[in-house]
Amino acid sequence: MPPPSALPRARQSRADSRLPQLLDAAAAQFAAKGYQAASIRDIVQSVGMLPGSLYCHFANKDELLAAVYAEGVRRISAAVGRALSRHTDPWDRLEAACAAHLEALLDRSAYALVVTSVTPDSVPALAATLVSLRDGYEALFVDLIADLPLPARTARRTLRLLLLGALNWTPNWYRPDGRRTPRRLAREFVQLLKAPLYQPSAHASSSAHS
Amino acid sequence: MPPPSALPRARQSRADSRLPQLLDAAAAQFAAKGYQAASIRDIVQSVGMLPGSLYCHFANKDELLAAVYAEGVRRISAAVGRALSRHTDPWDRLEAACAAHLEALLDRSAYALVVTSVTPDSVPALAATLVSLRDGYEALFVDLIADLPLPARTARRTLRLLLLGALNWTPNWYRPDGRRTPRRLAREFVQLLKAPLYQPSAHASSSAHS
Amino acid sequence: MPPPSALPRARQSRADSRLPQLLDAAAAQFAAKGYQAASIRDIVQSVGMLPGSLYCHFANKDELLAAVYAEGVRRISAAVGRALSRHTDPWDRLEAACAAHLEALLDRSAYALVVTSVTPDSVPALAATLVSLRDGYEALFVDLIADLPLPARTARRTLRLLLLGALNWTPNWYRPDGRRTPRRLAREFVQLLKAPLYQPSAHASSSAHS
Amino acid sequence: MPPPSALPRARQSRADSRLPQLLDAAAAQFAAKGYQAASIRDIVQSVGMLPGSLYCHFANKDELLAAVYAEGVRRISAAVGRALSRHTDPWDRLEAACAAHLEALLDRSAYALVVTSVTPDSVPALAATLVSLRDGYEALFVDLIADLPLPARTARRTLRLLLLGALNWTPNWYRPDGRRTPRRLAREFVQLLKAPLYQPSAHASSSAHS
DNA sequence: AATGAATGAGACTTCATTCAT
DNA sequence: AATGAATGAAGTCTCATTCAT
Repeated sequence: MPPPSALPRARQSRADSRLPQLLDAAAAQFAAKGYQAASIRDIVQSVGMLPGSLYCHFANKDELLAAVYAEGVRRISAAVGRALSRHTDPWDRLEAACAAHLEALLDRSAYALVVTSVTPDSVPALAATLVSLRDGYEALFVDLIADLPLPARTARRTLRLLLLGALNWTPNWYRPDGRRTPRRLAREFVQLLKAPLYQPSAHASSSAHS
Repeated sequence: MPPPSALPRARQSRADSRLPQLLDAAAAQFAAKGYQAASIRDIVQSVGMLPGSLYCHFANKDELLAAVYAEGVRRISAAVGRALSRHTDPWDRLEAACAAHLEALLDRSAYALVVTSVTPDSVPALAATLVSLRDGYEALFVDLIADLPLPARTARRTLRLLLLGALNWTPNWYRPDGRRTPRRLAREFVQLLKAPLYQPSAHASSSAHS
Repeated sequence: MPPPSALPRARQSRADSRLPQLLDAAAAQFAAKGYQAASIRDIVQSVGMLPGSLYCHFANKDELLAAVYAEGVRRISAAVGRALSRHTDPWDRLEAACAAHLEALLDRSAYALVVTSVTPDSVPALAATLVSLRDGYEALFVDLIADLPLPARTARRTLRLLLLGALNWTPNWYRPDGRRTPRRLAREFVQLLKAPLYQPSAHASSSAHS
Repeated sequence: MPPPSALPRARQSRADSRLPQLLDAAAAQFAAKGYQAASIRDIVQSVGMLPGSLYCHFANKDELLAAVYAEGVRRISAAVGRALSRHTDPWDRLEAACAAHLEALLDRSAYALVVTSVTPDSVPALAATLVSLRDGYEALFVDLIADLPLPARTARRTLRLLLLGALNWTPNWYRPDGRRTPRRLAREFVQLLKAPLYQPSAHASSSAHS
């Protein structure tokens, strides 16, 4: 049922700018080709605009990337935040965060992918901004790992870098596949860290291969 | 037999070919800016040549990348190979491989970095070639992990992807620092996988943080 | 009749029209950068408007220039007119005119500068208009020089072109400086010309500079 | 008689680049439209090149202007120098210099015109360079005027600025015309100044015009 | 092996201007 | 009177590449 009087018409007609589509298109192109190789022509064309029109919304290509990157961080943060709210056990929370992170990276729109695939160094003018955005997000994992009940002397920082590196690298090899979902991959990653791999007893090791 | 008095002209004219410098320069630029953003101008300029001269050595920019990439894989493979030859224990061998991998990535010239920082997808015409080069190298890790004495049912492929992902991601955050050497980082990574992180006993966990 | 209690809305809305500021800004930009290089963006921005809003006041950039130019001629004419009204001796009147001309050019707002710095040829569509505006003003000097008691056969037109050229060129080298005021400069220019031409008696002329 | 064997063929084919034509075309366009309004497209098109080809010869548009401006100064300096070498009397030398200056400005190619029509301020990045080039040329007039036998206390600097201003402004009004040649104009300008300043005897000066 | 002038395409960006609101 | 999104053309400049020398 439509609202009795379509009041926000005027406001909406201003609001329905193509800016969101523009961001989407930019995210897609940046993720697919990288920042440099994605041309403004290609980006705007996919939303039916002309190159010059981009500059109504962004001062230049760099700022467009900054906006996409920020949105990417926002989305992945939100997804991880939502996932965390459903768990209390520290290890479960870590696994849920990994799963949400991987889902954002592997399943969804291109925003999250931009965050991991665009190296800040490759855009000197933005490097500081992008690094700070990414650090803001990764602070979340600092907390998650701080909450883990780990053996004394565990190198928590290294653990975080190990885990995030593994997660962020997945787009380099992951191919969608019914069996190996992002969620299951996250479970496996965390499981490998949780469980002891080292087996002092020799025969156990040999039996593993047999 | 060459004339005794002859200056080593012929040999020298081979030796002082600027092709190696060209490759070095290309590696440096590709690693620093990415394939697209590194211009042929920049590359040749840093060895004192002119753009057209590049084409005496390579048919085009793609082939230049292919050569750098191949050399990168060759170097990192050789380094890892040398490191492996000094160990027999499976875990030691894995750690040595990781250390050599990280050293190549973080310490040395830019060749290895090109291998991890240039996404094959970003150069469609070369994608297959590059992927196959990288796979050839990573096969080494398949073997190393196959040799590990692991508990039954361990997801060895996932373990490999976890570890290589973590290693390959390091250039995104690593900053040279006397204390945290690549070698030590490799040790910590492997240690985190070897040892059990999960602690069934509740108090142990809480005491870790208290 | 407007309601007595009405705030002076109507009058104010006229008064606070930003048209005068717009003209000022345009004069400043045209004078500083030239007609072509001064962008509408820059002009409107300095009065807090948006580019589209300019077209509420002027049909296009050319008409904006025409308005500024006309105002420039009007101001300099008025200034010279005021100065003339204070003198009766022909040479004094010429010097006063030169002083007013130079003051408008060197001291004041940018309007007068637009008149001398924007070459009519650089705006073909307006060339005729601008030339005619400038000629209107320069006619004043035709009269001033016609009134001078000069030796027979003096090339009065050439004298005018010499003098106006020298005056109009001053912005190319003049730098504000306490000692060399526009007024003093006008005096010096006229003196250099007057000495020979002014002829109450022969020795006066030669002694004028000694 | 042609050389028996056209040896410098090879050398010439390198030397016959279109750089001179490029400079000529740039001078023409800059003089006709001003620096900003003259587009690179127009300039190169008039010598049958493509826009990108310009950058084989000049790093950017500014450097092209710098080259044209420098050549303009060189040409006008050379012309004035040649003219000076034919006279010894100070006033004759000044008049000859003015004639050569005006001829370069009004008759010939566009180079000289660029020097007077492109305001250094309009190209901030080049302002210092252009001003210094122009000052180098105008130093010539400093000397010429220093050599004039003038009444004591004559403001020689002002005299120079008056004269050069008048000369440089001529392109704003001069229209080629059989009777009023640049040479004759120079004579009239100098005459207007000379009469009073020139002083073999006091009555001669007053009688000169009668 | 190397040069340097030239190409042709395409890059990002700015411009004056329009128009529904 | 003013906005702001959009246009379409044009701007300068860079790119990988070619080729006669």
